[in-house]
Amino acid sequence: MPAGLTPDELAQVSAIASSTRTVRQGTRLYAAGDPFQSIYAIRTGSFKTVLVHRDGQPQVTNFYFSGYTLGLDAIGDGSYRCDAIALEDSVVCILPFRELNAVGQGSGEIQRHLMRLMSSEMARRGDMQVVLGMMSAGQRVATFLLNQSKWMRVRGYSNAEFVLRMSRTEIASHLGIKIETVSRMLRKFGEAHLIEHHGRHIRILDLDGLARVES
Amino acid sequence: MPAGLTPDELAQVSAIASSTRTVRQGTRLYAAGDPFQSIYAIRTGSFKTVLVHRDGQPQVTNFYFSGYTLGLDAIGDGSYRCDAIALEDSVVCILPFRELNAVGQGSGEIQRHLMRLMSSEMARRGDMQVVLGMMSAGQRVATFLLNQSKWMRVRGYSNAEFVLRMSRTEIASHLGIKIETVSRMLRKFGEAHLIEHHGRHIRILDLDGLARVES
DNA sequence: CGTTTTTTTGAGTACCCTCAACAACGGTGG
DNA sequence: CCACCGTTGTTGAGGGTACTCAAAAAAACG
Repeated sequence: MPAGLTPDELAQVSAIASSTRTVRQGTRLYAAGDPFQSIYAIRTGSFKTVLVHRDGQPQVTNFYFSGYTLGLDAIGDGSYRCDAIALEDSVVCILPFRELNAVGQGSGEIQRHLMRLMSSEMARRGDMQVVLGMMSAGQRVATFLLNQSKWMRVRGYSNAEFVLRMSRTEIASHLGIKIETVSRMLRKFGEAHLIEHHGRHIRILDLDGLARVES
Repeated sequence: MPAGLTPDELAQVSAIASSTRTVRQGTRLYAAGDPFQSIYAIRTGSFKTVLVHRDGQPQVTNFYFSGYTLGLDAIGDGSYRCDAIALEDSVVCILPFRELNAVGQGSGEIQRHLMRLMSSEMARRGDMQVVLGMMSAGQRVATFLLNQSKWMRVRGYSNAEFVLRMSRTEIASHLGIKIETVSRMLRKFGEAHLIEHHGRHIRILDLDGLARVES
């Protein structure tokens, strides 16, 4: 919860964010249908959110890294809409929504910050619609790599070399393609000298080239 | 802006929602990049939101009918992220965000309602991710028809017979498939006696059958 | 009624999926 | 330390779904 808050407001938020929770790799922070009580700010680690379709097949709707906030889409329903599962051992701040609202009552800035969070989450999903709606498999994988690269840079790491936190299966599900296709596209990018990869280890050789991928 | 507000709060919201705007078919309520000032509640009519990809191809991200609220995803950026275009002659209530926030300051309920709106919009986009990520063309079209049917019922019309407000091109773009495929799927559903269709006029014969469409 | 746009239909093709087998990795226990 | 095994990831061959291209039919418009 950074950005634009007065020290006083920050203190108020910190006060209710006092409790944290550790989530081991592969375990759930919350499950679809659980009653909504808190939103969670990721302090360390990363998560995926999974929506289970009626036929039982799960779809990875998003990935979240430290700094991001989970559970915002539950406000409307009163219950979480998807499972949130840790990709690695992670720690989250628990922000009880009731208390957050009480504090926000006195401070327009806190409320506005919450809305900004929700709004940018909406925007992210809108962008994902474009990826899933009009991009080829190659473009989807390229976009995914570029996003990863950007996130790494934002978090202070190299944007050219990093280790993916998620499996091929999770990547494929998120991009709406099959795991074999992810594999093939990575190989193709390797042959085109756009990247080098070794399992989950990725080195980007040509950022611009990736952005120009056609199919 | 219905639901759960006290008469006093409702009066406050109504006060700032005094001005309306008429948007003719095919014209824009707002454009991507416009500075964010207001959100808009649809009083009558319907809209599509369009996100233009870097290569110039537009993607229809969503359809909105009366009762829905437009522009919520602009709060984060400070500018609208997509074009909102009227599918028919429409009227919207203008809700200046600054004033809405000022009023909301005194009323937690108004703030919470705004958040519920944003949250359910997020949820809708999440559902769309599932449609685009793991459904066949047939399932996408079936899902689209069922959604239309549901919206019609909510608005008090027949859920079995209605006229689509959008073109095949817009449907196809929204579903991430090609216009010819939409056409073919509708014909297929007709041959299977799930629907009857005549241009934009749709009659659903077998709701359960549509829900069971596999490919 | 002619013109333009939208929708439908058909034939051929490309991309991605399916199925299957193999290789690489990581943990466990002998 | 290495053999063993389950999991995860890679590679290949073949097939199916949806796309592309093209043209006709239908609808919308002035």
